[in-house]
Amino acid sequence: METTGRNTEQIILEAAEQEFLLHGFEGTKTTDIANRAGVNHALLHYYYRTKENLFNRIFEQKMQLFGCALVDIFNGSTLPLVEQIVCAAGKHFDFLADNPGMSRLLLTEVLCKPSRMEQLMTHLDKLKEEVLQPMQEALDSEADAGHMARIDAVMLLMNIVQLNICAVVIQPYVQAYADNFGERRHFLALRREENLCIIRKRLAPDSEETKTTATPS
Amino acid sequence: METTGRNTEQIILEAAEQEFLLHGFEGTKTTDIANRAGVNHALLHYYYRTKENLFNRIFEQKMQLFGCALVDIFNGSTLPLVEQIVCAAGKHFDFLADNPGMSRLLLTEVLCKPSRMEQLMTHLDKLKEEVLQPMQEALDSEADAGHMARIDAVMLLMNIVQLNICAVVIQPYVQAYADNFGERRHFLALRREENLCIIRKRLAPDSEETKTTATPS
DNA sequence: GCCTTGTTTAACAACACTGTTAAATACGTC
DNA sequence: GACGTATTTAACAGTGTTGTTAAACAAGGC
Repeated sequence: METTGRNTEQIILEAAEQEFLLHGFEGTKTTDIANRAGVNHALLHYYYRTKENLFNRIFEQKMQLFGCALVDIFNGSTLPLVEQIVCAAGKHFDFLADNPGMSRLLLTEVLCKPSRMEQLMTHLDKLKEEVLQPMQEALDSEADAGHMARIDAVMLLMNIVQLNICAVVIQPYVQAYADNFGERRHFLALRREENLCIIRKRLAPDSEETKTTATPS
Repeated sequence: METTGRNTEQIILEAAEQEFLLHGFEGTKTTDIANRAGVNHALLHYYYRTKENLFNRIFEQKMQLFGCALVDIFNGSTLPLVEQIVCAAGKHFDFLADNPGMSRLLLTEVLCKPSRMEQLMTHLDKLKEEVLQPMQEALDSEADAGHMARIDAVMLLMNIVQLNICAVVIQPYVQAYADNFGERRHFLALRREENLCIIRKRLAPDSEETKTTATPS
């Protein structure tokens, strides 16, 4: 019975994933997971002793997914810098839109339990070295040449991630509020354009009137 | 004993507010509230029968605060439209920065319990009539005149609220991650400038290259 | 001195959820 | 057919939290 054995272990894990994505850690009950997996609730503890165990596996995986996507997407190509960044922001949006549950889970869990934020931080260390530092240099040299507006790399990344995550997470609510956006895909497509438009315009060289910059001291 | 009576009732309410702001609904225990208020835990139930009662009072008040601030701040002045909007966005930022607990609570509670979102919606109905509709007309006429880029009012408001809320809520985490922003007030000041810069540039008339617009069908 | 109201104490009922356990059952393998 | 592993059943212990209750106490107003 090895085949079925490994199967149900997987089935439980996937059921747990879906429950946690929908209701968060506190909101899901182990019995619900068992029900969704179609197994007895005693079997959960037989495989993964505790609820925490189960959750940590899921959460860890999601954090890794999130962190790696950032690193992968924002790691340079040969395009001009602005286009490179806008393109990356678009890919990032698509990635989040394909994993709305992940965004929700990360956001809510991390906001409710600060300790989880520290956990997430460590997954973003690669980002700091591999993406942020080289990006800052590139940004500065482009700004020096007058090809784009000056901006701090952390602020830029905040802008992109904030806009993208929020868009995906609050989409259902905005659509319930303003009924004139059609179906989900349509709204998300519009929102994607809006976000990229914002980023592109933010990066465009300063005209005379719009000269404002925020950089750390 | 009327004076002291009304006092402790208030004291309990304030203690509850602080606990809820810090830990959310699920995260706070009634005994913690009692402890913070310096009264016996039986007294909570004597005044406000249930935890839900207590929470709803707080939450209702916060939603109202949030909704009214939006309406007040974004209700027109005599400035040119773009300046009017940027100025309002700045005031909105300041309001959130002064009430970081409120932003956190609204965000987390509303994300975890969709029913609360519906509750929040009703508090934003005024906004729809009094702000969004007139704003859309003003935006369109300015865009027609070529004085600013075309934009949907809902998208614009989303942009502002998202950027401002996120900035305030994730500030402690970003500061823990990137250590080069100095103290909280300094970071928030920078972030405020960044947000206003984004909005201003988004609203600036389209130059030739950056021509992208998102409007509902 | 007595009544009312506010407050404390301490114990307890009710409930929901997590995790454990022992015995029974199913099933593939040898 | 015997054995071992996977799985179910069903009951239960433990825990944490909410909400209730009865009795006593404090203190001001009459």
